[in-house]
Amino acid sequence: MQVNPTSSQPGAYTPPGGKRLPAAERRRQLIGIGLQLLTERPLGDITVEEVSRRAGISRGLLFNYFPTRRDYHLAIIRAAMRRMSRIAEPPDDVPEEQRIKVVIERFVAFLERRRDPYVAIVRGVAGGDAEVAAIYAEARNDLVDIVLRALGRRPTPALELLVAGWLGFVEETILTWVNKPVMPRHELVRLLERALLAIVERRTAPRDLPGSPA
Amino acid sequence: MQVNPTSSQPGAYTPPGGKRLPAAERRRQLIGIGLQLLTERPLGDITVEEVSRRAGISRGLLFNYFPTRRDYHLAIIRAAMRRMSRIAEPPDDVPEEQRIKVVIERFVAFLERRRDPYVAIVRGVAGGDAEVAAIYAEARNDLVDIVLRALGRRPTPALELLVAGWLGFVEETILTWVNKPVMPRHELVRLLERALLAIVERRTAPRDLPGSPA
DNA sequence: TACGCTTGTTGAGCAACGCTCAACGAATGA
DNA sequence: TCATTCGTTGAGCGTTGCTCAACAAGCGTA
Repeated sequence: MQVNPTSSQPGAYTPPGGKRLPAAERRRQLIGIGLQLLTERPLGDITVEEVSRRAGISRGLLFNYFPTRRDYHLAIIRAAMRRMSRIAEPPDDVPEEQRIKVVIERFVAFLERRRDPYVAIVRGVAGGDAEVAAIYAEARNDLVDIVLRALGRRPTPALELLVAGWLGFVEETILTWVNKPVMPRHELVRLLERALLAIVERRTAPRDLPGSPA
Repeated sequence: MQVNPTSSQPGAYTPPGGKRLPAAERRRQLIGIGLQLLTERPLGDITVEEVSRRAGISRGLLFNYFPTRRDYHLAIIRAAMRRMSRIAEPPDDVPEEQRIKVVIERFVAFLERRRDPYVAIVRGVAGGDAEVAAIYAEARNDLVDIVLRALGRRPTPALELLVAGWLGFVEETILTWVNKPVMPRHELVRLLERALLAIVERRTAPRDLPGSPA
């Protein structure tokens, strides 16, 4: 027999409103809490204790949904990356010649708003960890595809390499710029666009065939 | 010099009869072990237990040299970054017009050889960590200076932003290329050099962007 | 109401880790 | 020989990731 759960410890329990959730929902809740906490601190400082406290559950229950803390972190990263790709993708009704600019603008906006969690992921965990690196690589490939589609260029290995590199350029530039905005925003976007065009200039890559529909 | 072989090369197991070392030397030894371990795994997986075991000392002693584990990690990062800047800097006798190429070649070589530890540092330390970010920023500024000197350009805020961004481009490109070498090495170097010149071009006018808005 | 099955949930407890601290002992000088 | 310095030890504490046996809420069936 256990003691009355409502009066055992002061402040340890959150309202019992969230009792016994369906598995999928509990999972989503936990990932959501992780994403939110990620805006405040690096993944490494997100403890099982705090997450479970915020969710109003026991520490043990978290391990029912994620075998290890690492798995929980991976799930958070996946969610964050998926969110990023979704944001970067421009709507269908954007005219051909403006798509790339829209993609850049969205990416800048995303990094401006979610700078800390993004850095916490890309720079914070991505290294030395094979699985995280894989997740990051997948997200980057998505972005490369989005950019190439926006450019109306057919993907080739060399071109993909260049665009991936350009993404690194964009990331570094924006993060540096956020800390020290040496130029207005629209000019930064223009700079990034110019750099992309200069980098993927056709003379540096094999000519591709015309006629790829958008 | 010393009774102890003093691991002039990391990787050498210090004999269990580890003797009373001078403070500075012990410090260097511990950082050396950290650098060596960093080639095998991310910093987060380097435990005090293992480092002290390899050094042949007690766990407690490590905290005599580094107040916390984090401080120890920071010392490792600083050492690694210093090493990188030192490597990238070209010798004085390189002719003006080849300096930038040499810098790139050295950087490529460095990332090829030390890919894992580099990634483990730049991408792999506790993210969102202000001090780590500061160390990284400092190293990046060093590299920007080296590149600008090699280019013979005077530093301006905008130019520094561009070169910093180009470093991101280089990093991303090389790391992608290492995983999937879609072109020979010299071509990669050429590509990186071209990208740099295109990016810092004194007038980066968009050549023929259709309907590019101002 | 009673019974049983499924499954979300608990909480005590273990192991590993970072970290502290009082004390030890090798080197050194007087 | 004694005292001082300082590199070093090792027991031990608090926290944290993680396990596991048991509990209880929902639900069908009778």
